[in-house]
Amino acid sequence: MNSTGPASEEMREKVFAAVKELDFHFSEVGRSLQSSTTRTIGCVVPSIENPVYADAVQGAQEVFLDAGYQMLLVCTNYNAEMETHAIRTLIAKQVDGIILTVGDVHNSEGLNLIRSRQIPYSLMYNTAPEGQISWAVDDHAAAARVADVFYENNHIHTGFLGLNFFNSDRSRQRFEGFSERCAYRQMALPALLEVHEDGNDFTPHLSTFLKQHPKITGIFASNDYGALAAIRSAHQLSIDVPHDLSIIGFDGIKVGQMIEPTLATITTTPRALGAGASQTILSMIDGTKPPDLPRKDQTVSFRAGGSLMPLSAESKDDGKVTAFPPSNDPTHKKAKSKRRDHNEI
Amino acid sequence: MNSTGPASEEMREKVFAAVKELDFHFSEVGRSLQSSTTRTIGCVVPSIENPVYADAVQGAQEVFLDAGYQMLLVCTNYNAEMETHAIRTLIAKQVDGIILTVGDVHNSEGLNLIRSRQIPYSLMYNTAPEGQISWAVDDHAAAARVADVFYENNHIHTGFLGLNFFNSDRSRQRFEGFSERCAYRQMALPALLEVHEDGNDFTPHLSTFLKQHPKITGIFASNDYGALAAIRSAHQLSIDVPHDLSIIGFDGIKVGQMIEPTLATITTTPRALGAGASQTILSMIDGTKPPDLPRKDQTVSFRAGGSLMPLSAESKDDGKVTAFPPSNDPTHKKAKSKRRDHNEI
DNA sequence: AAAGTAAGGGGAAACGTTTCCATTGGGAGG
DNA sequence: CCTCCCAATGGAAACGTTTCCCCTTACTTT
Repeated sequence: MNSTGPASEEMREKVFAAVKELDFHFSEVGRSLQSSTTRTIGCVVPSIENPVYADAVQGAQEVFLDAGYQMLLVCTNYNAEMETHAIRTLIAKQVDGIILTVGDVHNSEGLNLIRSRQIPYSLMYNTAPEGQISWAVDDHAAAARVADVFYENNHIHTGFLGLNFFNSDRSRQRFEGFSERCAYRQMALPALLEVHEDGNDFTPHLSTFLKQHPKITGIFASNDYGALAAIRSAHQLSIDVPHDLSIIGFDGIKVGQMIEPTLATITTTPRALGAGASQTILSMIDGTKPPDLPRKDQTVSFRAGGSLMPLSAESKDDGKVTAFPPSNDPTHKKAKSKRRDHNEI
Repeated sequence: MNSTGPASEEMREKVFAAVKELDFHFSEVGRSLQSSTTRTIGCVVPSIENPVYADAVQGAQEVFLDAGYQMLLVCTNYNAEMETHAIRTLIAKQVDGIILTVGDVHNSEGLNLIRSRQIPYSLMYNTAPEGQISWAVDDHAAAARVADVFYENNHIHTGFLGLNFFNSDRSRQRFEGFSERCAYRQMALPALLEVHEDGNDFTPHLSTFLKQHPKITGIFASNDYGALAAIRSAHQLSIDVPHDLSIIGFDGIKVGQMIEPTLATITTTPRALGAGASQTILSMIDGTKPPDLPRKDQTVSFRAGGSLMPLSAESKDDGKVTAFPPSNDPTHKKAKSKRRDHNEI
């Protein structure tokens, strides 16, 4: 049946007739036992409700499927215990490789198991420690790019909206990269607004924050949902985006281009990261040369959008934020006054 | 090791010492071969880039994981050939059950394979033919509910925005349900606007559509992305949502509540559907009583939002759509006139 | 003291593959 | 006519489990 060794035509026909009659199919389980290979890859991510991971998983899945592998998916819900248990089971099922995003790269029991068993693996979205392979977004560089964009548009007093700042090293890295580049550009250091959930009561936080930091003309949100929430809250506070306040997000979710104003954001390439991580694993399995990791600054790019508006150059020169309209747009002054009114209440 | 049969304490210790020294773990492959059970479930969906499926998959995954099963995920990209191939492979891997959304329930080669092999399965999101189990949204009833909502808010001239109308029986069912209830309510029959992709050039389509049907005050979009696109295009055409045009979506994606205006929509419960389908399969496997399918009208509910605004009753009475503002909101007249201007261009 | 019983332990078989080796029969070459 | 070789075929072993059965030993009962 599998064309191993010689067989007469007559015998071949007899065999295939029987195959047809019995509706016989090879069992992958028996095959796996014999060959100690399962043609199965494990995939561990926090959650596919986050479209960033969903896209990465789908990108990975396509590559694996093309290569004849199937993918066992486990979502850990950001739970370390679940992560360990999932990885243990994947190993017991003898997956040929594992593609994963862990909660803490430096202290992951599951990751240690994988490494001690020498199973091919590739990290995704975790910034790789020495000697480990990871397909990750360069949060630091991307955030620096945002600082550059603000600078180029004459926003020098900025804020950073950090979601899950303490649970996510990614969020922290973005703040760091942003702050450092602001310092380098001799802009004001960004004010930090932490939000612990993406709840509905964000508006008062934003209001307080803007009162405390009245000079702020631009906010960088650590992800697009945060940016959308900021736009909405600003709207509720009668602060016009982008005339009174520019907002830049992070991730590049699809919906960012479907709203008004469109969202200026850092776009990432989750599909490409997932696909790249998969190819790395495939090449580890068959011993071919792995694809090069993308240059760190290639994992992200800035996408302009209506939520960012340039300020006039003079606002940068004197260091004060008086954000005059760059054009003869009559709506601007009005909106501006609203913002001031609001702040003086 | 697995506490089968009697063993002395001494022997037990010796065994577990050896286990520890050798770092021995049972192989699930060997176990599967012996028991002809794999503790693995197959999951076939079109794409997890669609958050509706992503949520359903994650809901399913959690139930399976709790029960000690893992999940092989395949995304078919709406490709029938891929669907068949995926199912074939899943069967060869001897999954214990399959949870799936197929392209065409009445003509799915993969589904036939599953049924002929008597593998436990449950459909998701496909409206089930006679005798088959499916956890699906009742598109028809939900769409009827939208018609009711429009009626209650005195919108009697409506439009239906259908995305992928010809590739998706779900979209067609929504149109049907909506139309029938409109007829029952003695409202005008909805005008149909088909869009084949969610491209960027939707605005001219909407413009033409509204010119052809100037009486329309409410649009029902076959999914939330379509609704968002409609809101955006309306904005570009200086048509104010909701003052000039009310919009209702379908799906209840998270972002619908994060934008301004918030999106009135039909919310569905993808997680619950996924979880329910999983439990059905689990109960088929261990022979327990399966959970009841939800009553059809329980799979969906209407969520109010800022994109829907009631009209005054008189607009219903005379059958003409002159959509006066229900309040003393000064913005309304202005926006209204814009709409008229636009239509007269 | 002999027989029966229970516990502890060892070994075989089967699940479905693949790889490798042995057997058979026929044809070619010496 | 004998030997050798090759094609065709059949069969064994191994992969790692679980289930079942048998053997040994010691202890209890008659």
